[in-house]
Amino acid sequence: MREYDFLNIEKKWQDYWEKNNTFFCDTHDFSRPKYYILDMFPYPSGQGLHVGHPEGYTASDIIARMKRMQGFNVLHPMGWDAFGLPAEQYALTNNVHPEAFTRKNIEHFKAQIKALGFSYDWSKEISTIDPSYYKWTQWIFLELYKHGLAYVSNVPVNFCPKLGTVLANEEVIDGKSERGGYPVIRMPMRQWMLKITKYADRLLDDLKEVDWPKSTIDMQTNWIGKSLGTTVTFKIKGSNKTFDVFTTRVDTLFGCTYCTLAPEHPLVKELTSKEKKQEVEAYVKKCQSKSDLERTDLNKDKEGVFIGAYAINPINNKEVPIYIADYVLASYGTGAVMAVPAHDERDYAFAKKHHLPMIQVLEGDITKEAMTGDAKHINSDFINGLMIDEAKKQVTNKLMELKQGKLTVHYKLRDWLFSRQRYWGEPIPMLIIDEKIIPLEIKDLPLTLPKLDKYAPSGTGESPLASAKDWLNVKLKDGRVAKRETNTMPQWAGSCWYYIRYIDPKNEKEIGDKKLLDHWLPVDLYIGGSEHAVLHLLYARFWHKFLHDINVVSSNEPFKKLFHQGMILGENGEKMSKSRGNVINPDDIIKKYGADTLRLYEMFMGPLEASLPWKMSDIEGSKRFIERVWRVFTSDDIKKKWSKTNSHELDQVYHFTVKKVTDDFIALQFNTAISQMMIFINEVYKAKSIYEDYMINFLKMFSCICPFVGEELYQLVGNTTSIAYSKWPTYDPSKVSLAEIEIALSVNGKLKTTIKIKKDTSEEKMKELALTNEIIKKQIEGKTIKKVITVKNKIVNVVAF
RNA sequence: GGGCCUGUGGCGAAACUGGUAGACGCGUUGGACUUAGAAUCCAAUGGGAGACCAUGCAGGUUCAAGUCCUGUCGGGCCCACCA
Repeated sequence: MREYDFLNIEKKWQDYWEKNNTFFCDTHDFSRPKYYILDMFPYPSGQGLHVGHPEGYTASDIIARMKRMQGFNVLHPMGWDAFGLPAEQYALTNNVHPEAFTRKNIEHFKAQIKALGFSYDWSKEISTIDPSYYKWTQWIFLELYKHGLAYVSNVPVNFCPKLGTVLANEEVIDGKSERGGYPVIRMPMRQWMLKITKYADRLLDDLKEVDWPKSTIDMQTNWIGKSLGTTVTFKIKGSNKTFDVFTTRVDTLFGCTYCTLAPEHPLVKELTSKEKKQEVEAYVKKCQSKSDLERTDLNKDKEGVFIGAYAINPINNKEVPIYIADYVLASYGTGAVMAVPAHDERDYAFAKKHHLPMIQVLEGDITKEAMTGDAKHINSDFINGLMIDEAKKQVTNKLMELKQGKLTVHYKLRDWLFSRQRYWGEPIPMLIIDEKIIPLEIKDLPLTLPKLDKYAPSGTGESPLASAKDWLNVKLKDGRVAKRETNTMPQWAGSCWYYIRYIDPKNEKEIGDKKLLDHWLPVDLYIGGSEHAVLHLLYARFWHKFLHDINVVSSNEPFKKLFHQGMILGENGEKMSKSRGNVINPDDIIKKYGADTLRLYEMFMGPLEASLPWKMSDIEGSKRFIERVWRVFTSDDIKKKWSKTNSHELDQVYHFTVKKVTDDFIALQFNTAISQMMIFINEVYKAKSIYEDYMINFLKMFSCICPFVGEELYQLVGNTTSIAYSKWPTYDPSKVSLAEIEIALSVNGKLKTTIKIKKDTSEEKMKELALTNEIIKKQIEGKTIKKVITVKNKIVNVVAF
């Protein structure tokens, strides 16, 4: 008997796969059905792989291997999301080039990933920092510009002084930067924006056609934040100016007692009266200096000032005072609201603080808080007595007649702030002369990053690229000198379309051969963490839809099915982190137990989507199972029992195992698939005779999870080719269950005993067997039988009192 | 405050459209093999002496509830002055 020498076995097969290019995918081969299975490519950090990476990667690898055995042409690629802040910050502190650091990390990641036995086709490898790759990222940007979807704007942005760059709304969490958790302030700056809002409706509607986790669909829906309402136009007393407000509760218009504008509202300056000027300016200034954190934190206290002007409520021509307050957001709706304190919590709080009048227009109690529910309207002229829905319609109709209102749709989604004042990103391929923008032409791409002496952001909001004088100034044909755009693209740019490039990674003429892209897209299964539920997954969908519109791709959505693996927690049940000292390094595990054990363990821990704690004693159990399988193939005692003919002893458990494993793999329920494989092996140990074909078919399924052992044992039984392209086993449905089954007999719903009967025994017969059963007879003695319920192959329940 | 998810042995967890709760694994205990141990193999393992009691808690629907409904208490994630 041979020892299970995993270190040598794993090295041997890693070399074999590499040498034989075993997992090469010929994307031009359309003769077999395609299957495109994708992992979220990693950011190659300095720490290397952590144990979370192999979880999702093993899951996708199992599916890739199964699909290959089932005859699919499987595209299973890997690459590197290599631009990003951490490399740049490391480069700053250690005074090296971020590229050198990143390349080194990529090599490390690649070696680690190969050691784990994933069946990636490395000929498709891409890296977002390669000029041959980002040439096309820049090309997409030029196309966006050409189609009016990329524009420059001087907008109030989220500026993070510590990082020295602006951040997208999506990257700001509780007024702090998503990366690093540094404070963010708002300030106006010249920035590139992408018009994602133009795609808001499609991004929302098409969520219906994808097979994604509900939570992710909910999050995106929420992020896009579509709301239907009415825009109401208020005239201003003593002026020919008007302003619009957006409301979802136009039915409460008769209860409007004042209006509130955001401090940044464009009319504020103009409308403010002389007497109020000083007070208003002071307030506006105060709001500007507040960070996002302070602004959202202040929700207990509703500050604001009267600007000395009055608006006219269009529904009843009443004059109402105009206030400014920063609880009204300039960025949402029209930046102005009609205040109905009796029926809106925020207006209620503001009115109480500033002693403003309230008019109740719906029945209910408003003495302690605003009444926001549905009720009959009062004090509301022609809508008195109506409920909300009908009242809304009537008021909107009336406003439309007056030409002072219309139905409107609003979104929370805002345009995507696309520039960063950093070095380590894709240069934006634009020239600027006299404030005019000149896009580069495709022949000038890729526009590569210049080498710099210093990568540090200036801190003033200017990109480090501004110091690359040779690179910066470009002489035009007419002799004038233009300057290059010095902002770079955000980290998300490269990851927005990488799944497209894998299909045709070396194409120098175009982003990808249309025929190939049409064949391979959309991605059939995409596995990655839920932390990308809005950011990456929303941006990628936006670009995909744009690429669809310019006829680069034909599919509507990039990722047909999406799955989020859970997080692997430390042994103490907390998130793994250096500071908590509970980090598990996969290299150590591979050294001690082998990659197969690590793969098996991570799949057996529990449901793939769950966050589960690591447990060292459990990993021993996984190794034990591999050794149990190993022994069936190598132990002299057990090999004696092997037979070339089928004694049918293992028929039922074998066929059921094939069915269960096949079904569970497709459903990504690897923990229960593994349980079933364990049951099979337990039966094999008990069996007197072991049918060889069953063991080899078992091995094929097992090899998806533990490919190194799989290959080794497959070779050991005499095969000379890789198990990766063997044929997936099938099962006989008539053999998946036993001929004799156990059913439950219960009285009044309580289990009393079980009996063995033939499978598919008629319900009448079951009833008869139950009523003649001694235990049941005793239980119902002296009682009247009310009812007998039978469920075939399951249960008989006697109802008796 | 809103949305989504979640609560089952000592532990990780199973349980299909309501139909024998706790599969499988870890741990623990016992046995076999060994000079002895490790490893391995076999067996037992929710609680209770028992009828019975058990899926966070309290109700409800049903012949039957971990599963469906209502309420309630924990835990997690996301959004959050969104008009």
